[in-house]
Amino acid sequence: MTAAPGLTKNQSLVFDVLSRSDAPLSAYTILDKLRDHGFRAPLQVYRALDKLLERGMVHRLESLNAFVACAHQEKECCGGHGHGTVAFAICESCGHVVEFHEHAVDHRLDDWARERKFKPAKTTIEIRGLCEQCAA
Amino acid sequence: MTAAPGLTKNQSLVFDVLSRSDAPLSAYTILDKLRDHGFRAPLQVYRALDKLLERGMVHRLESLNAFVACAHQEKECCGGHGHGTVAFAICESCGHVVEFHEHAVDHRLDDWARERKFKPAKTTIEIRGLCEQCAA
DNA sequence: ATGACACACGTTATAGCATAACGCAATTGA
DNA sequence: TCAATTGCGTTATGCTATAACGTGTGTCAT
Ligand SMILES: [Zn+2]
Ligand SMILES: [Zn+2]
Ligand SMILES: [Zn+2]
Ligand SMILES: [Zn+2]
Repeated sequence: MTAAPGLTKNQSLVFDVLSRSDAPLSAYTILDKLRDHGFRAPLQVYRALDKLLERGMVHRLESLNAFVACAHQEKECCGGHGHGTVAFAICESCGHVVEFHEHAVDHRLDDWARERKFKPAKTTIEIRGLCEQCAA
Repeated sequence: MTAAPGLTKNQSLVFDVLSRSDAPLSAYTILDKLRDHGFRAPLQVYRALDKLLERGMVHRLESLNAFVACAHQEKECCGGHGHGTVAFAICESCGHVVEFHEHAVDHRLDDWARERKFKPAKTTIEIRGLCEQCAA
């Protein structure tokens, strides 16, 4: 029970499932895992996910249509959950995901945007490939 | 009629629709635009898209579940359609998409992967926000 | 030619991901 | 107390993508 502050019951349940998983989960997989806890419909999951995403406690992997718990501790370099752009390395064999920051990347993309007067709202960076274990 | 070499009829039709569009299109939108040309089922679109993606003539925007024609001319800096990682700036207001390379970003991500012995297969970089026009 | 193979195509059905719209209950804050 | 907000549960629907089947066509070695 990783009780978290300010979360409703459903939000806690969803966050818990994601925290325990060592691979990204789709909303429907989460739903299945929570049927015993009274979950019956996708919206219960999506509503919880929306709030968790708002708080930065969960990230969405766009290339997978799946979700992961944020891997950061509360007090990470860039301000913990208030972090800026985050990137993911996703193993297509074992499903393992590594979340990381690359300031140089962020800054370069920021520069690109500033030069073109583009106002970034959210940036997605996802590398799919094989992790060290699976690259054999 | 942007006739392209080595493409089947369906592939040409799909590529043409994407080339003419100034915003990304979903597979189902493409389907609707091609009903007059005999398209009846999603698979006709997806099969054509698969081949176009293989050739690098079309890109998939993961955060939008949509597709765009490659913006490069045949002989771009990184080798035209054989290009490496490409990035996109997507305006959430007008839908316009700019495709670009940032070598510094590519290299930094490559370094990250090499340090961790992660073997990248495909990298997604998408910046969502507001273009200069829409940022008003 | 004939057969074997690869590949595109068309169709139907199904699977997987996400939201609209309704109404109710609990909470908060004038 | 009243109104506003937020979360919740349910049903229905919409959007995205693929499975599985069969057909036709071209290539190429036999
Ligand atoms: Zn994070
Ligand atoms: Zn792996
Ligand atoms: Zn391109
Ligand atoms: Zn715009």
